[in-house]
Amino acid sequence: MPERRLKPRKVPGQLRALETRGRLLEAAARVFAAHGYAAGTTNRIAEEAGHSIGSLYQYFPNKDAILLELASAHARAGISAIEQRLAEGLPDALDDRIRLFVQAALDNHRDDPALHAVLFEQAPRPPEFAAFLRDAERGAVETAAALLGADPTVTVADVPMAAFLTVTTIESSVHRFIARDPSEPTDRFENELVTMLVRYLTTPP
Amino acid sequence: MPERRLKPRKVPGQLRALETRGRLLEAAARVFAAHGYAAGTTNRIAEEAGHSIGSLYQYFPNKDAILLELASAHARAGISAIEQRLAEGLPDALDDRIRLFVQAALDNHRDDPALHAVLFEQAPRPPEFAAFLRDAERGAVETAAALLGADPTVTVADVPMAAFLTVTTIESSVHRFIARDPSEPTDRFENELVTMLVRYLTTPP
DNA sequence: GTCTATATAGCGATAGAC
DNA sequence: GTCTATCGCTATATAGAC
Repeated sequence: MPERRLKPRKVPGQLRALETRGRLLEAAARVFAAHGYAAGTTNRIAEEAGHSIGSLYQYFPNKDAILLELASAHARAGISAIEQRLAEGLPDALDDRIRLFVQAALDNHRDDPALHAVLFEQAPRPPEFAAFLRDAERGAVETAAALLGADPTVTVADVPMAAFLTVTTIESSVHRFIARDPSEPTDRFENELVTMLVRYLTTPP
Repeated sequence: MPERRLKPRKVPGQLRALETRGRLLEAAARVFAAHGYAAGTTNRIAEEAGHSIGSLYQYFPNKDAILLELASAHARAGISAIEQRLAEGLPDALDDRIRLFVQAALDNHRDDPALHAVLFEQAPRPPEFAAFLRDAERGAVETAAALLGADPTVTVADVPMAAFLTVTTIESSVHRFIARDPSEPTDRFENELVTMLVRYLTTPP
């Protein structure tokens, strides 16, 4: 394993530098998606970006830093997409709410499944990124628990566990469905998943 | 990437050889679980097994072959555990059936979560192993579809999709729950998961 | 700021003695 | 059947010219 530094050796302050950095990140996304983590070498990334390996190491201290930046950007995009929908106003009915979250998850995954697979399955997970994901999930589960607890149509006995199950079932079943065949239409899947969760949450005991 | 051969250069026919091979596999399981796939080097595996690197390559053509053997052994153990339970007789009530499958999944994952994570998430997936997993899942979904279709208490509209969702939800939510904290008791989780699936499958439309 | 050229190192895998 | 020693390769990362 390579030596790790935590900070880029230079913080880019100029326009051209930012563009170079951006091109390197975009190239890294393509290369990781196409070749996987191990075969996505820094030389390939630099070449794909039309830059030299030396320039790459001007902007990123090591290979994992590139991966970390891609992964957290992706996670943040998903989170902010949901926050934006929430800010636009939450539907009143539970099934509409559930469908909204399911669609958000589908959107987030449909984007670039190959890259997603590399980022969240294949690649080594540096501790800081693992912590970031854990916190993000904890936040989602807490939000879900609050929503479920306040909803009079929700009949489930164990609300915290139901919140956990709801959040992780959406995330992981969407993940699996997309991973299996990204080109398959999602509407049947979406309907069944929403039905499952709504029945679970609202069936009288 | 290393050159790949598909057959071990020697099929072990003697007791000592089988023991050596077994020790190497056990060591590989420990090393992969502790260090991950990339850092779980063949040298480390050999060292952990108390053998030399040369002996390792007497029994396995390359590193991926070791991983493949561990993974398929694990998958087969899970499958045969379920088949055994089925052979002992399937409960009549749907909720008992669901609980049986959920418990089987929990047992299969509780075993060695760290190794499981490496095998099924981190490691590169050789095509033959990917095909094996796909077939195993397809079989499980078909079995589930047959069971659901024949059950008069099942009310769900889209049986094939419901079968897919049932199988993958059990598999992936159990996987996630265990991965998060292997030491946490599973009974609350088990109850909620069973409740979710039973309500989904049996609620009148 | 970007390049070329290269060092450093660790990997998988092999050869051949015992 | 097991070992030691080592090859050949490719990776990350660095140095220094421009």
